[in-house]
Amino acid sequence: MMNPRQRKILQLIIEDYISTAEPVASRTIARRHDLGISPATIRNEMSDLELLGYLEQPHTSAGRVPSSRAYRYYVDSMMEPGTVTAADRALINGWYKERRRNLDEIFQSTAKLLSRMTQNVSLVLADKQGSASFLYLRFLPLDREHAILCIVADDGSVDNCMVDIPLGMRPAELDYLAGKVSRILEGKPLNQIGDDLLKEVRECIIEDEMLFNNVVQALRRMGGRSREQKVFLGGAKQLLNKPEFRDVERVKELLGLLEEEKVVRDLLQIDEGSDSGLKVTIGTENKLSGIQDCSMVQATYRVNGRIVGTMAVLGPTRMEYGKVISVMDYLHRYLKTLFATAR
Amino acid sequence: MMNPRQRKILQLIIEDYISTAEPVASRTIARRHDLGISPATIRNEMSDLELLGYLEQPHTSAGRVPSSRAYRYYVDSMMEPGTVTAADRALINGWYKERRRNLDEIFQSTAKLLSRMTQNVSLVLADKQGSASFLYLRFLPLDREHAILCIVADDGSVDNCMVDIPLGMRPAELDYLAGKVSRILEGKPLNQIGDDLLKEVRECIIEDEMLFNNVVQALRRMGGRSREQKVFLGGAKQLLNKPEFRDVERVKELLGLLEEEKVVRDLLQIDEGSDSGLKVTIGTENKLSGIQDCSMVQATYRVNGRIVGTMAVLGPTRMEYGKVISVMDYLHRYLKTLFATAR
DNA sequence: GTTAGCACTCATTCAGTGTGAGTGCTAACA
DNA sequence: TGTTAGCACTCACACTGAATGAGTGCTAAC
Repeated sequence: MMNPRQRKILQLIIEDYISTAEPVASRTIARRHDLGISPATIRNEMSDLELLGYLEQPHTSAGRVPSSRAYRYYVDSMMEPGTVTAADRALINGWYKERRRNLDEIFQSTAKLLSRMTQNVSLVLADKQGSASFLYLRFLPLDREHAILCIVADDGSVDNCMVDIPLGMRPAELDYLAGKVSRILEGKPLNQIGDDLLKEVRECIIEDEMLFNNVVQALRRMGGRSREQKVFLGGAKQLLNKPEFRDVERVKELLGLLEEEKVVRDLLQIDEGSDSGLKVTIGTENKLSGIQDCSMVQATYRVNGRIVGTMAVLGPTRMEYGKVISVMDYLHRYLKTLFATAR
Repeated sequence: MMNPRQRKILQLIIEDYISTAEPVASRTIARRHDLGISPATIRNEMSDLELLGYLEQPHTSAGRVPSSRAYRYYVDSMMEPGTVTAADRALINGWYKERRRNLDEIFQSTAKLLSRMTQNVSLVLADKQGSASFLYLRFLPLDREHAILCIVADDGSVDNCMVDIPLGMRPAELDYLAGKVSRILEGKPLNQIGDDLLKEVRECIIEDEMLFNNVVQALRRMGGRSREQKVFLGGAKQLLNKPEFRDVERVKELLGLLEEEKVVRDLLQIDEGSDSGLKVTIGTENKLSGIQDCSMVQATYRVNGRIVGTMAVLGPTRMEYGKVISVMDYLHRYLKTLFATAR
């Protein structure tokens, strides 16, 4: 359906448009690239490409703009993979040296890194859905009235919170308590600690109602958190550099969407079945109507098959797919090993 | 220097401008408020007010706009305190129920809350400058190769990080080690753990170089972190709703500034000597040139006299000072008690 | 199949003009 | 002496129409 020359022209148009954000005219193509044919011929081909649904015209006397379909074709069968620059690789390699503290911080700074490297908005979803199981809890004494309750999960995540302890209760007693409670809950998935188990726990801490409530609260929180999907947004200001967002209203609309955690969660919803590669969603392929002029490149982390989170770069359809995809691919693999060694 | 009528007129102009963002004309004042004098008279007064430096004219045929000086006068001696609505109080009271997990999260969600309530950008600086001292550390075993290193400070803050442990080292041995190290470091301010102390620590862990490095790294991090001032930004999109930021360039400039942590740290730098009240900085009073058309209301938290952090609301000079100040005052006091009971 | 030439479309720019919202000044008035 | 009506003046803003130029589509010739 598309002859090689049309393919070539389409490619040039897409690449031109990606770099300039201006509708591409036949003459521009003829001038910029030596195809050995005249603008008129290119016009004819462009006309055909428009009929095929690959190009669109904002108005009669403008150049032409690639359609979502064109980008899809470009990404699937025209684009060269693109390599990650040495500078970017160095940036990634150095980035996590100082930031391996905990998962949240890793995700947060990944968002920052991604948006910096791709010059686009990035979204990172920390999805701990059903991931971790209770390992044990412990009290770290602080002073006569307070201790820090540490709940340790089998994936290495820890939840701390301060709890009031019965005045003068001794460390040894706290340890004893912690042991008893731990034995009850050990191995239980954090998000499945229900009333029945808590009832058992209550029987251990029967002596002190308040302490029990504190512990329950912390458990709930951690269980809840483990179901919770935390969203990190990076580089919102990158939006403002894109000519397609010169209009404040448009920025407001999109930013409004992205500040709604629920929306972002839906947007990044991982379909369980997908393989672990990158997923590219282009323009009108997006279900969310507010971003149908945007594209998204998404990668999902798995640790031992369990989903840990997903990260995405969101930008105008006129995105540097080659660059974004290669960066994400590299970063994705990098993080995979990071997670693998950390755990 | 200002007669009562001028005062009244100035007040009306300021309040009008705050709510409309349009330069205020003499006729508007005459029409909207029944002062019993004609626009011409008001014009005369306005002219005087301009000479006194309280009003400015964007151009000849526009109305007038309050100067920084006017807002300063307004805030200091004209404005009524304003009360926090029941809805806002309820919002605050409910807000932290689910969010008392740890300091970072409290700060983060405070930023969100503040910007939501004041419809402005909020900045929260978690300043742990020289606050905490080392209490003890402990290893929480995870599996044969990993443990979680918990460093507990006397203010109840905890740092967790995963460390590799020598294969097969037993929990009891780890506890012994932890005890030895803890005894060396106990009571030392976290940001003053220097090479001399670390050398002592090394002698404890001489057996395992890697473990030592891990511990040192974590200590450094926590020491570093305790000096570090973490910045949380809330509600950046609020900017876009303000007519003074209809221009994308302006938004970009300001957002660029606010994403620079260093700039924000400088901006929020707390002058040690100030009392614990609110600090209002208006327009040109700001030292940072990029925000001289903005005002900032700032409150600093102290726990037992030690600075824990500071929060600020940043908006156009045309800010609803009454509302913002009362909200911040209320929230400030609320958090004070929250911190007091949490600690 | 290719291309030059030309008519046609349409966004954008710019000057010119009118309009209306303001002010400042002056002179009259209470 | 303070107040006000009246009027001239300023200036942003909106509107208009013309010129411009970047494009395309079509046609006829090569």
